Amino acid sequence: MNSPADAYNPADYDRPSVTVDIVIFSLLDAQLKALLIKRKLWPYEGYWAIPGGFVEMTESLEDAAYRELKEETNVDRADVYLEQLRTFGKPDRDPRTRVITVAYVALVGADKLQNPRAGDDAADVGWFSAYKPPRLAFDHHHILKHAVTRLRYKLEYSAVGFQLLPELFTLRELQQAYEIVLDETLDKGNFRSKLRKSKVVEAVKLYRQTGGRPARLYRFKDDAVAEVKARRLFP
Amino acid sequence: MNSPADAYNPADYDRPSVTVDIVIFSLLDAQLKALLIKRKLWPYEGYWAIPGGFVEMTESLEDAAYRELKEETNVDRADVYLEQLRTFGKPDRDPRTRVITVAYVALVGADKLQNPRAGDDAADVGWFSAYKPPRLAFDHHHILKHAVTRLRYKLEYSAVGFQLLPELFTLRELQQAYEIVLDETLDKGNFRSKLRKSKVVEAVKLYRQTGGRPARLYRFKDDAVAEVKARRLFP
DNA sequence: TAAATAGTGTCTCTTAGACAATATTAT
DNA sequence: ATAATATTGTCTAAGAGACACTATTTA
Repeated sequence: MNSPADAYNPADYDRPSVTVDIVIFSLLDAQLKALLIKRKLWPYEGYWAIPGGFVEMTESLEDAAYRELKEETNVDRADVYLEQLRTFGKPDRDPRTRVITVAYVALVGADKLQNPRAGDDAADVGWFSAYKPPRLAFDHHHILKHAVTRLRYKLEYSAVGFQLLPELFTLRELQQAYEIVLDETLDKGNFRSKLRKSKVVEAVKLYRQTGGRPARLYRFKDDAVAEVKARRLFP
Repeated sequence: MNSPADAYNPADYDRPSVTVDIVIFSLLDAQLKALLIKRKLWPYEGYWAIPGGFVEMTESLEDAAYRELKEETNVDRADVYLEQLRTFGKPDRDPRTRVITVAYVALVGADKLQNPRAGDDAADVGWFSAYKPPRLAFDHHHILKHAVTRLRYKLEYSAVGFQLLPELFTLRELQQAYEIVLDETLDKGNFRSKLRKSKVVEAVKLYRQTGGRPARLYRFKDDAVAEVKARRLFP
């Protein structure tokens, strides 16, 4: 009867707690990875979990998500794509008390991260394969699956995939990013011709050295965002 | 200083209240309508609002939505399509205290409603055009707009539109339902040929009398739901 | 018969997808 | 030259959309 559970009495509260959880995606080592943190306290002590925290009374849900994002990755709002995923609120998802969590998805370019390989040595925070994550706390496995599905969906229907790349990129790098997230190979010629028609990227006068012919660098056209929203990029 | 606002002290609470709001759509009088209720209390007294209520500590968000839906329309879970829309939580959206609301969209066939024209005479509950609603309380105008957008989107990409029709329907009625929601006219021939290919409906051996040649009645094929999910029906 | 509605077929133009050909660099 | 990568082009089959035609009922 001395379990840590005794410290929590659900009856003390007649209102649920509200948290935000942020599934933070990035492309690292040619893989789609999500940032996870290792829990130090009961419940699910020692389990990996999606980063998140309580919503403060005076901040919006979005602000709370950006705040947590900044705390975990030190990345600013301007350098990240953030969108609400959905809200999870089964009564027993947290053994302490009723916790309703508003889940968000964030896309961060690897170039924005200061320690892109922190997960390899740090014990309590790290990047893990989004497809084969470790055992996760609470219903976080479920949330992560939802997030991956949404990301794939978004990538097919909008130009949001650019958020996973640095500001300048080659078309090959862009195609590889799409292939990693969609988990399928794409035809080089068709990928490029569609991209040309969609007019969401523009070439800059720079090239990247490769093993063969240097590759032209491209930039995402900001003014094309709205236009592309309703159009399928890669059906 | 005797305003009703004095009855509420936000400082008393360190946790937000959580509600569910349900945007209930139906096709009535050849229009897309949403069920609204008239508020009797401050704030927004006398304004129309999207029905909703507090989430109880032991019920899931979905259960809360179904409960409210039943209370407002007396329609059972089995007779309705319900899906989470998104969560709205700006700190000042409710002047009483911090209220975070999880919004849902519900589609109800007109044949499932017991008083499909209640709005015409009842003073505190009624069906209103989803496109030109009256002035709404809180941020409900915003929520309703989101709901309409989602409905259109869903209709294009899935077979969910059938939920707005009775069990048996003619292809013309189905086309009209789509035209009402999408707010555009569709070609009869193309509509029907796509529908034939998609195999989401099946003919029954019944006909409906019309002004001319009787129209064959169709039924939605339940086993086609999952299959259609990822496929665009009317691109 | 005409009017009204149901139901099917045909044609064209666009585009997705498979595949091939050419271009430019390093070694 | 050869290898490696970048970049563009061609062909075909499928599909979207415009439009016309036939079918079956009532008045």
